[in-house]
Amino acid sequence: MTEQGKSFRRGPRRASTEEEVVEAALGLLDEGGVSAASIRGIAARIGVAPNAVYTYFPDKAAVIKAIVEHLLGQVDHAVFADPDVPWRRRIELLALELRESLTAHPGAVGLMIGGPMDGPRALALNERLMEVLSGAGFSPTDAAQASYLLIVYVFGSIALDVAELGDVRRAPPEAERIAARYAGFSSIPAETYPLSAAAAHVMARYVSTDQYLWGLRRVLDGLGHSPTRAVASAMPAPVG
Amino acid sequence: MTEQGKSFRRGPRRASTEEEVVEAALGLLDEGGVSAASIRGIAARIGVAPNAVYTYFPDKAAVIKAIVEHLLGQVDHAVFADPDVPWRRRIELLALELRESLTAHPGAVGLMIGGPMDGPRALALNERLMEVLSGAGFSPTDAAQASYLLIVYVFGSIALDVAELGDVRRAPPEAERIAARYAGFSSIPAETYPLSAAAAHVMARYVSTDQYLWGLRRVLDGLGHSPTRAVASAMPAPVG
DNA sequence: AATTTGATCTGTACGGTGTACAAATGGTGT
DNA sequence: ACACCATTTGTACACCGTACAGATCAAATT
Repeated sequence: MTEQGKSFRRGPRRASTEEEVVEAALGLLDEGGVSAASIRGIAARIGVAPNAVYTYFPDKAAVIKAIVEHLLGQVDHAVFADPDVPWRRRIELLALELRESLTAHPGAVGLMIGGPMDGPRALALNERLMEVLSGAGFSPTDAAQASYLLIVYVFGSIALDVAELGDVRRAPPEAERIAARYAGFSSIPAETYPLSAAAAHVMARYVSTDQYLWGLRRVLDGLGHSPTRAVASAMPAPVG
Repeated sequence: MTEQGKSFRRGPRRASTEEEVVEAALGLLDEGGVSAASIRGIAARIGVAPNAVYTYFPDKAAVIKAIVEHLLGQVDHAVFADPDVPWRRRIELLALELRESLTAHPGAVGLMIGGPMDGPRALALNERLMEVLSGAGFSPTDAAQASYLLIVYVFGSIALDVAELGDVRRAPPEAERIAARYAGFSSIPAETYPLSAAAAHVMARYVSTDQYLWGLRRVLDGLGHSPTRAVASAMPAPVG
């Protein structure tokens, strides 16, 4: 439109925007995997010369950080902050939404855990988690430790999940993946791995939403919710 | 050295071995980070032409898989299988050893979770975990699910830990890292992130061994150890 | 209005990557 | 002695991230 906002810049109008770069990268990531999300590919998609991308970001690492922030930014904190929902359920909802948002772009997950998640969106996530935990009676110290435990579980689960995909652009339906895993596990030699061979039908479901929620609930069980318990475990035992 | 064993191969003697390739890659990984562990770098280190590496591995992905297997292979299962040690402590010892083995090669951790961990060594790890859990009274189904939860926690923790390092070749001492993190967290705006700002001293210790063990113990708490409990949670609730 | 300034974009280029292909090399079985 | 073939090397291709110099063009200054 004719709006131009406040542009105090000099020189010719920009041919693109930071956001357009990020979205182009995300599109390439989805269509062609990590190898397709190159600076040159991004530039071609937004219609500029490869090195023009360096007008918007200093290097590729900065583009990746922006992608990560972009994805973390589209996590809906509203459903998560509703105080009418029990706190455990709120954490489950956040965990499910994170999993959905991130596994929608499998190629981006590797980038996410490839560098530090210290952007404002990651911090906001930590803050939201601590809000819920504080409201549930956790001490500030325990809320922080529990928050990190939850983050480790959620991102660890998602990372192992998409890692198992290899370089696939899009995750196949869950039932299909589980069936493929089960077929693969049928070749486990029962002599050397008897327990694993017997549990193949469970291991095939490691990548399922059910396993994800099961593990999350065990973590929440371990965290407890009584302030007494939280205080009692505030001081971790020294490593021996 | 004059031994030649049974060599039914034809052609000139191999200039190197698969193991030598893996160790060269690991050395480069430690000295120069992931970018240094290139096919050309490996070839130069073992003294052959770059494409000679393809005699030992079909492509770079296969080299990476071999590195991962090599690292998982040097985890000592003996201390972990000692039945005189309580099962929870045995799992703690395995978790600590895994953390030590893997963070000793920070560059390799990214490779590890970059692809599926379906090699025999990973399977052996799962089998050992299930042995311990079965001995603790877990049902086969619960032992498998619990095993995966523990794997997610351990590898998720380690992944987030080394991710925070960036491209550093070697992890600095723990106290140093925590101090650096604390200094970084001092810039958190208390108006927008009050809880995080107040908990900076705890968040700085996210990367500590204490936090690692604290989280592991909460996970173990959540898993419980009574067969009754295990059976009760064998069927995960449907996702809604 | 003319000119200066500086941000933006492009063309070119460098050193790096993984790896495909053909030719040379050198033990092994016949 | 010969043929076979696994192994190694030289060369080459397409791609990568990105540094550098010059052209372009709108805003700020005069």
